[in-house]
Amino acid sequence: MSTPTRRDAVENRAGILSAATAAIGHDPRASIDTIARRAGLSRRALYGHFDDRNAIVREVIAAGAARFNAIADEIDDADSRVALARLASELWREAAHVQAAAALALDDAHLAETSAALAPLRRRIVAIVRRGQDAGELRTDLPAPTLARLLEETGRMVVARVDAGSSTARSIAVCAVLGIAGLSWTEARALLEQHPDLEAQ
Amino acid sequence: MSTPTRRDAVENRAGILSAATAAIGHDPRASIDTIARRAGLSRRALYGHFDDRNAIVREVIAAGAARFNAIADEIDDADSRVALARLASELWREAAHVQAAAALALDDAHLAETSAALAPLRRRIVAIVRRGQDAGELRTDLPAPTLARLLEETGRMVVARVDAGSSTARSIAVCAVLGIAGLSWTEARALLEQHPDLEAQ
DNA sequence: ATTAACTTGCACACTAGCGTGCACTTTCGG
DNA sequence: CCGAAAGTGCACGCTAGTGTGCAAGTTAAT
Repeated sequence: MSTPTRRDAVENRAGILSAATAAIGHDPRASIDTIARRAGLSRRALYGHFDDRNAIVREVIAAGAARFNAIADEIDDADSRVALARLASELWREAAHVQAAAALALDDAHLAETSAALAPLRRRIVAIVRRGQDAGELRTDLPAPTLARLLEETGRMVVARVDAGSSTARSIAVCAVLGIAGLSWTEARALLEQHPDLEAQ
Repeated sequence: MSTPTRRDAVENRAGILSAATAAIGHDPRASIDTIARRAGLSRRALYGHFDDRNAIVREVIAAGAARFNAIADEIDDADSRVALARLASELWREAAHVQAAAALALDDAHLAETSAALAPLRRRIVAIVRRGQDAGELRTDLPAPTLARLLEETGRMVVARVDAGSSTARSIAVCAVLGIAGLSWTEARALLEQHPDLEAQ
């Protein structure tokens, strides 16, 4: 299990993970064979890179979590509404990983693992919500953990169920999050106009 | 296959469908055995009532669709915001069927069938949205079909992912729908106060 | 009480997926 | 060019689930 020396092996390993991310995003129970074919390899070859189907899933989760948590760390807007909007917008850039994580989070078998890996992101959302409620920027009719959960599920829902190819998809995601957070649609639009970077590609 | 004469057979058939609705709501791929045990019968007995696992699923879908479409027919509020809120609130009463339908709608294998069965409900939502946008009651930054879809997915998300046992769950569902529809949280609260029946048990 | 309807338990064949062993071929790196 | 690393294809045993046949038991309706 020492560091692989051959270039093609390294590329193939990455290809498997990329294929797995895509396949799992489409169906959390995607078979080894499906993943292998998508990566242009035989089913048998995957067992040279990973012990197990679970090992692949674990790496997919870890890769996604690393990206998400990095994004969450970058957010530093003073206004919680802008922070939430930026979070949604930035996560959109990682759509493939978000879809995989979202699909896995709905799958009982890997629920524990995904929720552990996404804990930092969740903590961040709760913190933003708390701050926003205290500042009167977000709705206060729901307790912070409930609202945070609802926002997370909303993001998951939009990513999983709205055509990611659509040019307005990102804007829909941001608007949905802001709507759940308590803003009226005109307030949400005004916020987007003040921060054009949120809708930028 | 003539009309069954025995009382227990009729009861058992209903019990199977009820068990299937619950089991499928929890996991759309619930096995025949899981459903049978939940209904207090042996796996073998189910094949006396239904040809097939698909036959069970089809009946679950049909039963849910019948209830949903009946509810959609009853809604006649002039204000589209109230109509949407009432729709969410009424559907909550059929939580078990909604959960099953929501789970099946996420399952590729039965997607076509569920979407066909829910077509009347969907048409109704689109009609309400169109009317609401024309009247300036709902957001106009999204095309009616997109907003209708988003509202439907929001309802699905809340039913599937929020603890249905919670006493405030119904109110959360209604608020989420209104938030996506474009209302601010204070507007949504005001609407709920004017129509206390929307939150009633 | 009798009978037909219903249920049960078991065995069976079938499918899909997983993980492994092994012989063989391809291909990268020195 | 050579050798080791990587990939292929196939067979195998395993699990979990489906749908069927059949003999035997149980129970509702007349």
